[in-house]
Amino acid sequence: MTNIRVRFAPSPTGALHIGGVRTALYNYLLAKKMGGTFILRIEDTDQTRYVAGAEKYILDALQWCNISPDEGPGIGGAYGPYRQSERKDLYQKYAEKLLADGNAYYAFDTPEALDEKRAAMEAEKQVFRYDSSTRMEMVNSLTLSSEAVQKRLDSGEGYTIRLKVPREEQVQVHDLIRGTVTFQSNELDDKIMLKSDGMPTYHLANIVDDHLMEISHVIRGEEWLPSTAHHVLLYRYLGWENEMPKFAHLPLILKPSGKGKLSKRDGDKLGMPVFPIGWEAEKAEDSFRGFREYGFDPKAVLNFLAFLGWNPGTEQEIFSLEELAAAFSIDKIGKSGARFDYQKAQWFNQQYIIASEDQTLARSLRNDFGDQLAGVSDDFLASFCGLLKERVTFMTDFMEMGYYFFEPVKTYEEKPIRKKWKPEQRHNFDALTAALAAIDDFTAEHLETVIKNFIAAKELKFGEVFPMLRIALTGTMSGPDLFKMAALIGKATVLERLESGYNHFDQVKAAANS
RNA sequence: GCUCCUGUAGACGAAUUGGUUAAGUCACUGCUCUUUCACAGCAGAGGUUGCGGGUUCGAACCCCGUCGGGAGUACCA
Repeated sequence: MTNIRVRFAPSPTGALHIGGVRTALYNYLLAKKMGGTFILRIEDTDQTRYVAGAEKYILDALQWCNISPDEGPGIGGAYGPYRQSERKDLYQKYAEKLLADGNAYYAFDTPEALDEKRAAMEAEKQVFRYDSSTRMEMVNSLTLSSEAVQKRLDSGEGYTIRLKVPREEQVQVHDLIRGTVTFQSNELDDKIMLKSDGMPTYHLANIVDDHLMEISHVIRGEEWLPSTAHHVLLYRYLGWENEMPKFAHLPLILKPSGKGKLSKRDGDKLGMPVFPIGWEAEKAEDSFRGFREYGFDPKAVLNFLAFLGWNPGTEQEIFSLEELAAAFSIDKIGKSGARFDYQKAQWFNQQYIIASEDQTLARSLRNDFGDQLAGVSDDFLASFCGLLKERVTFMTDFMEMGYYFFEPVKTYEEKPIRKKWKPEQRHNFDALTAALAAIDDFTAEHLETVIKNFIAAKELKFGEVFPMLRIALTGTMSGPDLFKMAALIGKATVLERLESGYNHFDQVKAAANS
């Protein structure tokens, strides 16, 4: 195979959707696997939809995911510029070639006239399409005399250039995922190549750039499959059919319900991220959080995304980026749309946290919660992470679930207190506290022997002692190993919390009985 | 409406390309780990492979029909 060059070509019309990230990932993986080049191209041909900051967002998002492009705007490369708006003049030339060869024509119909036409047809339950069957009824260089056309052109009147799609032809698209797809040319409309503002449409710009940038594989979303027939025609008319890139149209990522493709609204509605990183809009209600802000590890997100529509055919599920690149192949990509399974995403993240080194997690926490952790030592933080990492889904869970490692207990779960606390046993608990106070070397092992010996000596049951200790120390019934936790918190804090905890328990019981 | 894509447990999906009893994972249930939660391990439940025909000794896989889901149908990408 020759040089592999793939591109991710988003439009800077807003934040990059998670489906776009997957497209970028698959492109990246193919490039890395084959020792090829991954290119970012910004398709900003629609100035009306341009959103400031979107391009930066795309770069930031790819960087967060660690799938940065080899060539692109702000990165460089031998095939630039990589913003289509900066390549505007280029497209003009190819549009003129289409015109000269009779494969395109000038069209003077205004958007308003077209809208009217469409509305009129719709009223009769028909659909208007600007194609080989209707173009002779429209205002264009096919129906106007050449003098009239020249006059309109000279007058500065707006015009578009449309592709003249042939009649009665079959157009075949070879797709690496779906095989050969055949379209009848009569079903294809005369797509606009050059808009009245002089900018190309996606179709023209895309083909020209893919060719000029020597793209070998076009990996993009399934929504492009229907227009690929036009693209094949364009390659043919521009004389590039023999060097046409290979196509692979990815299945869509569907809503959790399976009805329709995943959208921004699903994220708002279901309380889950559908974008890689957050977006700061002018209006607060237009801002949103991404996977990053939800506490996801980008490696877990990538792993999750990779499996949405692809699988290696083995039973391995946890893959590093390098392993993904090594295992990746286009023919293992599925054909049907994959639903966005947020629970699975969470599972992946949990697996990544569990597999992380305690020190790594500690560093990450200090990075995100430095203020709250000001007086906490690295060793303490690492031990804390080791204790909690198996019970956590997100990085943010550490602080929520384990806040009591750093500050006093805020709230106590009342149910177990009401059920299990016996004020008449208080003297035993106080005696246990005294026994703990006598421990010099306050390790988990010593704590365990002292407490267990105490329980045995007093002929108590584990079930009536442990839960009370746990609640007094942490306020909650769920948490890490009691002894390790207590050892980490330290003797002074433990003694203090037992005392205030028991006092609180007595109050709860007194209130319940009154 | 028209064009194209697609259909295997609730979800992701495997099945050496027509060959035993249709993998595995997430989610769910139970057990174990003799303090909780979680992790882990074990076990369980969940399927006429959308449906109906056909070809064949044999069909998830091939053929015909049918139904469902999705995408496209812009001077948006």
